[in-house]
Amino acid sequence: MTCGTQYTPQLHARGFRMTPQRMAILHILHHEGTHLSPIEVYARAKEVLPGLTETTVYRSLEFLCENGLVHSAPVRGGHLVYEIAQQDHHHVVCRKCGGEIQIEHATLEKVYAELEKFSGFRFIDSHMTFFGLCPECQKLDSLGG
Amino acid sequence: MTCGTQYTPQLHARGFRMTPQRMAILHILHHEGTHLSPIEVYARAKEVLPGLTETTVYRSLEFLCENGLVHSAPVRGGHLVYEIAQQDHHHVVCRKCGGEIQIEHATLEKVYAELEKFSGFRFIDSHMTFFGLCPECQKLDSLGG
DNA sequence: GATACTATTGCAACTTCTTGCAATAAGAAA
DNA sequence: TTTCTTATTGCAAGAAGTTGCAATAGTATC
Repeated sequence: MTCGTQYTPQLHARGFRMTPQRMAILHILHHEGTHLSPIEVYARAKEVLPGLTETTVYRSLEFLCENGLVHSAPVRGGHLVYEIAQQDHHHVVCRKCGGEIQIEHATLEKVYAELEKFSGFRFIDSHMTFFGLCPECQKLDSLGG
Repeated sequence: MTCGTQYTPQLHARGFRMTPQRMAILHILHHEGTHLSPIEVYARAKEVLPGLTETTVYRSLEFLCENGLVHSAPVRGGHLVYEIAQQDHHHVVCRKCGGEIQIEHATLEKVYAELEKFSGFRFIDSHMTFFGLCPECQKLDSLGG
């Protein structure tokens, strides 16, 4: 339960504190590899820190997100899931079966450049979730109707 | 309160029904121009249909969305807002001030083509919300820190 | 190591969103 | 216009997510 420690300097550098709650959440996301819902994070973190509340989990996830240690992504239905911050990437999720693949940001770099040029906005999120129909479900669609 | 009527054929064509509840919701979104949260839709629709429940609003919005009469978009925090379906477009929202602009889908068509080619997915949503920093807030950032 | 400052947590109450099921009503057919 | 089918709604209970505030506990300083 020490892998959260590596994130401490990033928080201290901004004047924030590392706490057992944040450590536990980071630890869980770090080892999970994929994204988890706040409820899932809560369930797992509570095993380590029985006193932990949902409030704290929600607030911590948002906090860690704002500080770049964690990424959030919307899933179908408009809820957020969280994963440990990694190299920029995007998700493409199947509207039908929920299957999911990752797309490296480099693939869409040009698009983003264009978007920034066109809009005047900058630092546009390089961690998006797109919804579509996966190859498998396309087949089923053309068969079944 | 008849502007919802124009949407009736689209539902009938798919074997669904037009109801006062759906009519009211479509009417509200049609005249609003921008997107509304489910709660906002509920508040306004309830004035017209006092018996209306939140359940129905949530379900209707999702239903209208699935049938293409309405578009949903995630806002910061991962909640969904809804607007009447228009020509495909995207939103770019400022992470800081909440300011928002629209981008025509045509602008990003190439990106999408690439995304489909790369992923094998198709019919990828042509109504996305990107988050970034608007020109105004970029200025403030470089001044204030 | 003790003290002080204040970021952070937990509590409690609340709002928003979801689900199953019985009752209702839209629209097709007679 | 009446009857019938079943899509749709409202109810009720519950899950998920939010907010304000007092108590707690990191950490910088002495």
